[in-house]
Amino acid sequence: MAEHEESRCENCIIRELNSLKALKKEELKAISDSKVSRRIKKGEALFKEGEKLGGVYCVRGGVSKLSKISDNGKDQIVKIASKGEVMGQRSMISEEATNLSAVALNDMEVCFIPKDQITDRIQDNPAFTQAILKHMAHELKIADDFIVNMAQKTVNQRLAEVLLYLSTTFGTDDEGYLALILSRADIADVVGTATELCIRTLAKFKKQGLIETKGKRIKVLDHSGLEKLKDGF
Amino acid sequence: MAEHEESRCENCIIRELNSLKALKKEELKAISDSKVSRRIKKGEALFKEGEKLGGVYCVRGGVSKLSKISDNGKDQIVKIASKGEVMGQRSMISEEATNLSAVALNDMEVCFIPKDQITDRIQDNPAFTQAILKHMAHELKIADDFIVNMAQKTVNQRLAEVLLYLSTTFGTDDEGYLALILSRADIADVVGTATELCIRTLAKFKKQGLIETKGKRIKVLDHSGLEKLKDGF
DNA sequence: TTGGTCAACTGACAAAAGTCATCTTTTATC
DNA sequence: GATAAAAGATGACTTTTGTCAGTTGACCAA
Repeated sequence: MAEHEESRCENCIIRELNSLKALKKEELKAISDSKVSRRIKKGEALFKEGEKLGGVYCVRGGVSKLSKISDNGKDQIVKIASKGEVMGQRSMISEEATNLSAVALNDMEVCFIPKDQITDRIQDNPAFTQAILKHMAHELKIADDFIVNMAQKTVNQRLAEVLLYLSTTFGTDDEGYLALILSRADIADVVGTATELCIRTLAKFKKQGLIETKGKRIKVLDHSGLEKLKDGF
Repeated sequence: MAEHEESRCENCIIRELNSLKALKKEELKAISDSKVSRRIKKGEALFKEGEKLGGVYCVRGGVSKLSKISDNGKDQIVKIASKGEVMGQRSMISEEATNLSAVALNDMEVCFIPKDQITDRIQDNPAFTQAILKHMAHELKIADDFIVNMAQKTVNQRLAEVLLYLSTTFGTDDEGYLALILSRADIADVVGTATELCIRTLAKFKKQGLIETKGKRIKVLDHSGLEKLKDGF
C-alpha cells in the first residue's frame, strides 16, 4: 500500500500542536514506522477506564470525550480532546491503568503510538521530556480550576461556562451554531448534573435571550451575558 | 552562624520523599547553599494566588492548605501539603502565576529553594525531570478523580471521604482522635460546602455512631461504615 | 473575674438540584 | 414513508444544599 506523504509523522502538521514537536526528524521517523492509524466511528470507545494502555493516541481528526464513572454510577466528562491532542499520555507515564474512558463524539482519525516509542524518547531526549512536563504542569493548573468550579459553582454558572468553552474551543458553523454538537446528556455530563436539569437550564437561557436552539444545535447569542452569569452575575 | 548537619539538603531525609531524591550530591550541595529556611506560624500565608513564585517550598514540618477562591468568593481547599511535599513546583514549571494560595494550618518549617536551582536541574539532569514528570502524572490522575467526586458525590459522601483521608494520611493521636485538627470551616472548604452543612453532617455522623467529637477534635469510630457511605451505601 | 472575640452549633426557611413519570420530537432503519 | 428507537422536553415532587439570624461555648487578655 502506497504511503501518503501526510501519513508520515515527519510531515504531519498535527505534531506542531503537541509535545511531539520537540522530537528530532529521526525520532519522528521511528515513530512513524511503528505507529498505526485507526478510524473510530462515533460512539466507539478508544479505551475504557481500568485498561493498561499499550501506547498513546494522537488525534488527527474528530473529537473524543474523556470520562469517568463515579461510585454513584454517573458518568463525568473530564476533558474533550480534539485535533493535536495526545490521549493516554498521563497514565502511561505514571505507569498506572487509565482512570478514564475515551469515547468518540464524532468520527475520528487517530494514530496509535506504541508505548516504547514514547518512553524511549523520554529517556533520551530531554527537550521532549521537558515539553511534556510543561504541558502537564499546565494541565494540572486547569484541573485545579476545574475542581474549584465543580465544587463552588452552581449548575447555572457551570453550564454558562461550558457553552462559552465550546464556543471558543470548537467555534461555530456558518449559521452561528456551535460547531461541536453534543447531546444534552453529554453536556450534562460535562457540567456534572442531571440531563433534565441541563435541558431546563438551557431552556431558561433561551428564554433570557442568551442562546438560541434548533434541534440539538445551540447558538450563543449573548457572550458577555453568559460571561457575567458564569461569574455569578 | 554554625550550620547544623541536618540543615544541609545532602543530609536531609525529607528529600527522600520527593523528586529531589533524584539529584546528585553536588546538586544537592548547590541547592543547600542557596536555600533559605523559614518558619511559618499557623495562619500565615506562604504565598497567595496570583503571585509569581521565585522558587519552591519544601515542607520540613507542619501542614499547609492550598486553596483557591472561586468567582463566587468562596474558598476551596484543593490540597493539604505536609512533610516532604514540594509546593509551588507546578506553577514554576508552567511559568504561570500560582492559581493557589498556601496558608499554614499549624506552625511550619519550610525550605525555600530559588527557581534557578530547580530549572537548571531540569535542564541538565534528566533523571530529575523524569521524577517530577512521573509525580505530576500521578497528581493529574488524582485531580481527575477529585473532579469526579466533587461533581457527582453528595456532601455526605465527600465528608465521609475527607474524614477517611485525614485518618489515613495524618493518623490519630494517642486518644484516637484525628491528629490533624482542622476548623469546621476548613473541613467545609475541603468538602466544598458551607460550614453549617458541614457541622450538621458531622452531627449526623455522630448520631449514627460513625464518629465521635470532643471540642473540635474528631475520632473515627466506624471506618467501614464511612467507607460504605462514601461509595453511596 | 469579666468582658470580648471567635468558632461551634442550631433553627427556620429558601433555593438549587435530583428523580420519576410521561409526553413529544427527532432520528435512524427497513 | 412507516415504524421503532433514541433523544429532547416538561410537570410534579423530593431531597439536598445554601443562607440568614441567632445562641452557646471555649479561650484569651485585661
